Amino acid sequence: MVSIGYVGVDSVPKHPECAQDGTNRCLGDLKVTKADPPLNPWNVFKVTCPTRQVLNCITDKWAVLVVGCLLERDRRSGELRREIEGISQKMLTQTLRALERDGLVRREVFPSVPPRVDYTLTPLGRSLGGIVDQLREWSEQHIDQVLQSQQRYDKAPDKP
Amino acid sequence: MVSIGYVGVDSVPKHPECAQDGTNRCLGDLKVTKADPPLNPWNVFKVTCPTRQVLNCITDKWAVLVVGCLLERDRRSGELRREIEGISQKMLTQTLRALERDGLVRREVFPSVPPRVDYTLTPLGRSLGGIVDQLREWSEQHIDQVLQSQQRYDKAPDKP
DNA sequence: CCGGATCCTCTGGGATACTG
DNA sequence: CAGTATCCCAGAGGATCCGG
Repeated sequence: MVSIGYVGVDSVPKHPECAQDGTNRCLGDLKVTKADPPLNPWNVFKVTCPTRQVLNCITDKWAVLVVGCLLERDRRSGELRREIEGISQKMLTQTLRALERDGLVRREVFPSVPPRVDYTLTPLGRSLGGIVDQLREWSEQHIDQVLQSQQRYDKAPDKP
Repeated sequence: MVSIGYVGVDSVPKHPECAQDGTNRCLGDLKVTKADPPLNPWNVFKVTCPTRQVLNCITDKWAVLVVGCLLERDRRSGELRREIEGISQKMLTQTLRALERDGLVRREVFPSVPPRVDYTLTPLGRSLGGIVDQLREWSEQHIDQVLQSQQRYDKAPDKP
């Protein structure tokens, strides 16, 4: 368990499933959050905000790549592995499971021999895909600036 | 060094700075990538695509939160730490440095006593902020579906 | 108040071998 | 071919102390 816990928060953590992996320590009851008067939109900053969990799901390199890949068209497991360079078998499966759990990806098994498994974006996943796609565009458009900035930074002698 | 290396790629890796931390193993010469005939927009999947590096920068929970926070207004270091619940001193500094290196955040020091440091989004950072903001919106709108899906998934007895 | 330096823990993630 | 189970290590990240 991580140390930040529910420190100081009015202790009503009630999404048992959420906390199952170390990354997302959850989070308080959703209803509470929703009933609360509209705070700062970025109550995301509070550990208690369930939205942070969604961050955990898209804040994952592999997940983004997988979603992006499925955005083009449905794929079978092996295709994904070959398409996404550098992903390991383990991480692929793991990522797909998580996405499936979150309802972003649907998994379809064909009991053929050899076995075959297809992955599809759900409508929910597709909607997120829109953002992923913008991310890709942004990257392509601004990669130059970023790289330049990095070079400048690394050259500078007086960085903090 | 990670094992995926430049396997099979026409070996022209030339961004020394990139590889400095383990996370982004880089990546091939940018010019090459750009000169290449327009491939699949998601050549991001190739390890050789510099765009992946940008992914590394936004694919970081803390970075997203920091950018989101600065999106509201400039902040001083301490404010950020207090605002973003759960971030440690170390991670905050580290994240800010990375964002600064990438040219997304500007750091301004006031030689007062006690010292004071302000952080501001650069125009570049602000443009990325647009996407970050959409991410937040998406999260708020779809968190219910995601949570429901998770509960369903966890209840189901026959998951893979 | 800002943040660098250390130490130490724990886990993310690769490599490998095995089942159906 | 798809997926699980094991082993194992580098490095992400927290806690702490210190110095400007």
